[in-house]
Amino acid sequence: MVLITMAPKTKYDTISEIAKRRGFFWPSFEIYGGMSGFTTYGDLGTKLKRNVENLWKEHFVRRQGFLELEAPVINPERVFEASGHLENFKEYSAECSQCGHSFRADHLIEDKTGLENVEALGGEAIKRMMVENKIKCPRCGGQLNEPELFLTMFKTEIGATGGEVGYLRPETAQAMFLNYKRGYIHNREKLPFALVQSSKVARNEISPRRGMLRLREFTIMELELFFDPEDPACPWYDEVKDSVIRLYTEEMEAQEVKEPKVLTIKEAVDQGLILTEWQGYFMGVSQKFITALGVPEEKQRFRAHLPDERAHYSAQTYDHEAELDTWGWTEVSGCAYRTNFDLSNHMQASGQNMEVLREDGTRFVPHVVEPSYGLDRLTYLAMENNYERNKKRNIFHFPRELAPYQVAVFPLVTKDGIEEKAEEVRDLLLKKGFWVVYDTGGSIGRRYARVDEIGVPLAVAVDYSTRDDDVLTIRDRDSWEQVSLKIKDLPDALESYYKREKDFLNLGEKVVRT
RNA sequence: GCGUUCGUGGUAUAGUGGUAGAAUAUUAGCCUUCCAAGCUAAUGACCCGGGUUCAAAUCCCGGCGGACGCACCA
Repeated sequence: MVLITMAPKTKYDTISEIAKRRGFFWPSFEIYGGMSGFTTYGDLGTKLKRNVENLWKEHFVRRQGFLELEAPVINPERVFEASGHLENFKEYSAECSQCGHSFRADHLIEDKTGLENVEALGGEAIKRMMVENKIKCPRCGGQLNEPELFLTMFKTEIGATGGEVGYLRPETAQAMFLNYKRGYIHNREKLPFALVQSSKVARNEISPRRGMLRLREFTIMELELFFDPEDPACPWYDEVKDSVIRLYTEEMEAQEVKEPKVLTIKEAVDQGLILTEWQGYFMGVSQKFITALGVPEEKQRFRAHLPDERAHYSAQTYDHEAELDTWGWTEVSGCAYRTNFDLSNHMQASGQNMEVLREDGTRFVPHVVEPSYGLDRLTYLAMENNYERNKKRNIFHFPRELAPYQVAVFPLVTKDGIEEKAEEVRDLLLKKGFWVVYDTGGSIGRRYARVDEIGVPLAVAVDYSTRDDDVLTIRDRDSWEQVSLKIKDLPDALESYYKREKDFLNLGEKVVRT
């Protein structure tokens, strides 16, 4: 008997089917066979992603008065020499000639010899030590091929002929460090302040996987907060210090503790589990932000990086993780304490002074705390967490800030002057600046279903009483309730709804259909 | 990158060594006073390259892409 096992359909399969069909996102370069690690956003995805970005800026930029920045994707080699990326963004991989498994050459040498940080010795030393120590495949004992270098930054040339070597940036943070002095001046030479950038980066991943979760080109939202280590207080700390978080510390990670510590941010900072108040602040804001995307708190946690997992610049990093239906706990953000590593390196490499003068006359290089978000996976996270299959239809219950379109306008029927009236309503809303879907095709029920599937929160129906008395109805995506109001009151009603000054049932008179 | 597996209209699929069938969606018309109703018609597909064969979407090889496992994810 042959047992045929079909891979079960995952939530990711469902979401990506809708995404392709309705135009949220799909694989890039499809007509030429595709290329993994790249994704293309359609109309709905572009708008959704933009709204996620704006919501992030509401949480992390606007209220604090932090400064935005937009810098080049292509950077000259010197930047990454100074940042340590050229040294750290590569690895030597040795493949077994018998079983085909590949291993990190430097780790094999470390295991055999007990040496540490073999990677830093360079490629030639690694190749030599592989031979000298007669290192075999740890899996099958077979002969290992000579280690190959993988540089996971994209390399290019600046200038037409024999130009300078350039790299596509793998993070945006370096731009904040390069432009730190200008930011400092623009902030009227006061600390603390932050430089924020939301834009594209590229990493030449060896094998990108999992749809939107690991891309070769993606949008990153990063914030570099500069502060005086002797004056480490965060002025907004009180807003988050009592927030309860689920925490896995470095020690718990090392001991593989299963259950998280559940405690307030203040407790975690006071106990030294989180090194700085600023990290605590950003972790608290982070939890509010991810919750605002529609992810419940019990599906969020913070997990410390172990030293060997940590980036070369980091003294402490907490990942903010969210639980996905298909892939389990997934990093959505990293909050790293970068100390003065980057500014010091750039100061040394460029010869530019990055120091700040204290009132008492002492000088210091500011320390940095960096929360960093992958916007593409947040966009997917928002889709997965707001998706529902109900009454044989797909619904995205996007929070109103995220919805790609804000309101749909439907004529109940396309005769008796109803359609003309509906066009008037549509034009009014467009004039007032709303993102409007207008649809006349099929039954009204089908049109409700169509906009449910793209997460439009409100739908306006124009019927005979609209034609005769200017009274229309708004239907709520989530409850299917309806309220009625006059056309002239519609723009203000929608505006207060989208500012969260009013909830749906306060927009008009509740309609009861018998 | 290695291993397993898969690749048919926009989407999700059926199927056979003799170029494909239904669904859904879309478009047009009819109908229609609130949750994917109905009727009529139309549009639309075998991932790419090579091989075997009288004949390949089907078999074989390679590539590309996806999923899963290993490795990797600074």
